[in-house]
Amino acid sequence: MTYEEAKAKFLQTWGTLATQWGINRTMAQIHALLLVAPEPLSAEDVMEQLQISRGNANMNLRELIDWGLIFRYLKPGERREFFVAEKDIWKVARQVAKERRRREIKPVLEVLAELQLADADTPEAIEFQKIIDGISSVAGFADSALNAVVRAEENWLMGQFMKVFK
Amino acid sequence: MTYEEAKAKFLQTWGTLATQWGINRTMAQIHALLLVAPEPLSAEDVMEQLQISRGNANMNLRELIDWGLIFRYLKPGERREFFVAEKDIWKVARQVAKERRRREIKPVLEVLAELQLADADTPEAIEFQKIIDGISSVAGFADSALNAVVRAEENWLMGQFMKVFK
DNA sequence: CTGAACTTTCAAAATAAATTGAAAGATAGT
DNA sequence: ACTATCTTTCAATTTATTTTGAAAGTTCAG
Repeated sequence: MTYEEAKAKFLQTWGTLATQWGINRTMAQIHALLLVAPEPLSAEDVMEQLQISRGNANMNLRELIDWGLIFRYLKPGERREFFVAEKDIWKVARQVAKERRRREIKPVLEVLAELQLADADTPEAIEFQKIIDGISSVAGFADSALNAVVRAEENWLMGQFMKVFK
Repeated sequence: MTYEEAKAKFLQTWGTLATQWGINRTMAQIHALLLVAPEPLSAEDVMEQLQISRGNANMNLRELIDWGLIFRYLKPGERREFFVAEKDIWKVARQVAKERRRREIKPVLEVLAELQLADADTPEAIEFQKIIDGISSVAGFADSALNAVVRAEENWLMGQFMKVFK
């Protein structure tokens, strides 16, 4: 496989996978493109290489910045802005863990806490409470685990996991 | 909050959350419904309670069975089939980990292995290889972690995590 | 201040995903 | 074998998401 073929396959595969995870295909492809780009790319570059419109490129670049996965980069003497991706994949993983925790786990925990206030006075209500309690403990666990990933140094994390999960 | 209100909110919230995770809203709602149902439900019950069509109910019930999250249940003397959800939420979590590993991580690892065969003879190709290597190590880590969850007993898992990730 | 270069917005269009419901397919009792 | 009951399929429809592109907005050099 040549480099060109491999790159094309990577962009394609990453985009497809993303959709399974509830992530927009184009956003994933832009991220992949910037990940493997040796130089910062302009919006124009991204539009051209992925054959997408200006609006689409702009929207998804902004979204990636929101996620903390790419950064604006100003070339001296250039008017337009360029973009670079965080290349340290462990940092990327930690950033994703951090954002998913903030955006997804936190709201779940809040709703679960509300639901635990319901009166448990009938058999159905008691059954319901048991399920909510169970979900709460799993969600709390997920929150701790993600938080650990967020806080971890790469080597520490790998080391701990290898110890426990060999 | 009454039990009815809490249940309605749970079904609604679960369905909404699911879409963020690339899971179909109705599938999540059916799962939630069966989770909190004290008795096995028929397809008819599900259609009625969630106000969905027969085809939709059938399709998503089958999908949930594929995921190993619910089971067919035959009432003695009854012609039609009923459905029950696995109520042990830690088992559910392990089952989800198992399926996501099989369906999502495995294929990623395969593609990455292919991409690592590409020649790294130009500066771009070398950059590309570094990124692919990084992704491979993170993916391998994710695979190990999920596998650990799959194999773990609830108490063991909690214990280990509390030790490491307090 | 003006205009060129670039970025952002957003309503409309295109695409993708989920849902319906009627028809076809099973299955079991008689 | 017939029929009533229940399940599955799938083409058509509906709904949700993504993408486009032209217009508006911004910024900066001159």
